[in-house]
Amino acid sequence: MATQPLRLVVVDDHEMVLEGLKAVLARFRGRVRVVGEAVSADLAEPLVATLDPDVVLADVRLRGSVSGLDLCRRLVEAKPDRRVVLLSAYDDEQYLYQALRAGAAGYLLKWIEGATLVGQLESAMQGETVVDPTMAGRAAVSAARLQAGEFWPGAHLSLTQRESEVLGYLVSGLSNRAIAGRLMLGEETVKSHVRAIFRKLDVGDRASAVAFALREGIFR
Amino acid sequence: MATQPLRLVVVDDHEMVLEGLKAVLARFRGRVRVVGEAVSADLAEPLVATLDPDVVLADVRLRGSVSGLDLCRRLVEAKPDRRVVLLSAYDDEQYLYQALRAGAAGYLLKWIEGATLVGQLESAMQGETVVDPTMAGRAAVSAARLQAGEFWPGAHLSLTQRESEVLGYLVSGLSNRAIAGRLMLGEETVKSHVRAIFRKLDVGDRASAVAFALREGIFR
DNA sequence: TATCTCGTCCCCCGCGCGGGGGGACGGATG
DNA sequence: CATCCGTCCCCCCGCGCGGGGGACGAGATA
Repeated sequence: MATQPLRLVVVDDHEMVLEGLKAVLARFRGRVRVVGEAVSADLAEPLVATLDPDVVLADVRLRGSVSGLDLCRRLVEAKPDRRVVLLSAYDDEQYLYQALRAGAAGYLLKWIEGATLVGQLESAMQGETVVDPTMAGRAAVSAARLQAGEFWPGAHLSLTQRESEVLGYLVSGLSNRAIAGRLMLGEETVKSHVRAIFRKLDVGDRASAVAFALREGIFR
Repeated sequence: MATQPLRLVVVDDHEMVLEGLKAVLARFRGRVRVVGEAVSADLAEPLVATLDPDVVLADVRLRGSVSGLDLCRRLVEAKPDRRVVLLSAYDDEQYLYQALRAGAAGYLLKWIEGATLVGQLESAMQGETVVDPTMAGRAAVSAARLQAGEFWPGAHLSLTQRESEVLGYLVSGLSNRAIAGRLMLGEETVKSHVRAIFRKLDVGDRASAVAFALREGIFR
């Protein structure tokens, strides 16, 4: 049963990856057609609005102020049934969940094979939520633990704006007092924020918080 | 003056990037020819040995035990005039210097444009050491500071085996006492190592050390 | 031989950090 | 209305961390 090829818009700030995607997808011409491409979130938004593709495939890390995650949020907000599949270099569970909470229709890894990618995109178009095969197993285990009522740190990732800001300074290696100086706050206030961050990230010290932030790709 | 096209071997574990490179380079068919490709360092080594290309273009981060940096070291060790250009996603100075110390003929960033890439590869073949244009400025500043005799942390990156091990545990967020337990050492010994790490990395606390390690890609 | 680095371990000291408590205010949400 | 949450500030306290010093043996290098 030959249907129309899936209309796809790809978003990536790396020419390399963009070309790579197109080269890989060209091998599946009958099933996928790249109808548009963008190198930044700002360019992607109007493009998606006018082209209205079946699926948007975007890198989670776009240079510039707007990340792929933000782009996903905006696109879904503009059109709730918009299918956005995020492409990432990190096989990290927390990142995956951030993507899904942002309304993504899927989270795939960059070293996915062409045939698998096409299949996942088709599934995403049909309303399925796709997760990279190499991560599906771990995600299932986590879900099982969740249903069993176990504590799950990732669920508490809702850092407030202020807390994210403070976390940024933690990553920079600043002391509480130094952060207070930069933010024009009392040192005790900063300590409150830091404690809140530790609780939400389920860590016990700054070093672990920094490790978490950098691994999740929240900063840098 | 039309010369023979540059014979290139590309090494990257991401199908995406590999295809992207080939697609981009295909636009410069007369100047560059991809004569071989490999998806891992292990496969790349014999390939380079048999094909003996003008230039090897390899990702610094290859999955598996052997990184692109290691691959570079081995290739240069096997043939000292081997031209290996490393491709990285990180515009970090320290990483650049690691690459050059590993004997790389160049360090380019993945978001480089096709035309620039080809030019740089040609320069690398002719014996030049090429650095991504966006990093060249910063590198020059550092070099100037070096000549002025200023202290420079990057030069002291030679962590001993034990220190690297301890740094790994710092990234994991362990306390000095906990590290001592895992390594079967006294706490004071661990503190000595930690102090040495701080000196060499030019940081003042664990959080900054973790940030440094993760940003350099030393761990994870 | 002497010298050096590395790894191990010890002393002292000050202070920043992390954890516990509490409370005030404004805005959103019910 | 009452309730929650984010923001901000304060108290106390213990201990781990960071910085200084030095000692000793093993092994490599000159």
